[in-house]
Amino acid sequence: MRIGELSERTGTPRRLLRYYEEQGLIAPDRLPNGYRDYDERLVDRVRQIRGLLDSGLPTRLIRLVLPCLDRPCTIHFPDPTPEMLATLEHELARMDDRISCLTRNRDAVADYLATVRAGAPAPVPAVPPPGDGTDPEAPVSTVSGARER
Amino acid sequence: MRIGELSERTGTPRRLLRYYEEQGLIAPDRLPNGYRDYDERLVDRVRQIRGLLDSGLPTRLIRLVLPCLDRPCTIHFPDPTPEMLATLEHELARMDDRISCLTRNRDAVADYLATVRAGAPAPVPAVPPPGDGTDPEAPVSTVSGARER
DNA sequence: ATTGACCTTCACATCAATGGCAGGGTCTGA
DNA sequence: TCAGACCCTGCCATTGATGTGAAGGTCAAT
Repeated sequence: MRIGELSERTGTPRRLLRYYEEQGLIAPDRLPNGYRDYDERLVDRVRQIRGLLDSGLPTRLIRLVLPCLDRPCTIHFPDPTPEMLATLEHELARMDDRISCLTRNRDAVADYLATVRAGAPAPVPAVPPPGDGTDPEAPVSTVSGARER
Repeated sequence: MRIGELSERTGTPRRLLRYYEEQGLIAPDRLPNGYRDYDERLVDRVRQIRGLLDSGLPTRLIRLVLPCLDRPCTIHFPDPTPEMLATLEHELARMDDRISCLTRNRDAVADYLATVRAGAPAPVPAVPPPGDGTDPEAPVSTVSGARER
């Protein structure tokens, strides 16, 4: 298929499809006239790329990770250098961090929504203690995440 | 504590601590001399912010979500407008998308690493079929994710 | 042969998250 | 009082992911 169809089927601007190609994430064939010719399975591939981008992975890492994701034949690219394996290992850990960070916060938001929907909608104290508007006690947050990128 | 200490304890450049403040994610007090004065619990808060940023949430959404995350008193900000609740609901769904996308891909990478480490490290065909270097059969990817931001 | 819908490349603009620096105040200790 | 370490407020640069438009080629249908 050509770029227009892929764009529609994935909801991705053509511009970005070309950009992903430029970044080495996809490599469409070319028709005799120079038009890009996208294989059917690139539909999923593009969705995958966008999901990962949306989850905070830069194209650089996606490029690294993609070769591991072609499911049926996992042995896909030939000689993973030790450095590459180490990097993958490392990125795997970071993905775990991301997942747990997101999960914790997702749960917190879900709890919040549940509470609001269920109970009386925010029992505002009828008579606020006069004087200061300061919040006396300190709620403690418990979520964290790593960095480095 | 002042900005330098917070910076060291969270591994965050001072520049960014000021940026997060500018974005409405944190609101430190000011000492009489104008120096920023950070509360102890902002340490966790900053780590949380960075985790979320690293997971792909823009500051705009973090700002939206943060008020729901102060655990002990979940009823924290008074009148969640219906629009705000709807937005939260929506973002909750997107967080779920992100989580499942990340999880699928994490698993795939983990599988890959396991396979490589376990079996013979990539049985490269001794005599590659002469002529083309083209990969005949097509592996199919199965992961996807949504978009919109 | 011309129109319109598609495609090409190239280039510049934008936005969010960051890095960096300049010019200047504050405080502590020698 | 001077140095050094810290803080302040701008402001401009960069990077990655995108938007957008110009100038032009291809192709199917009229």
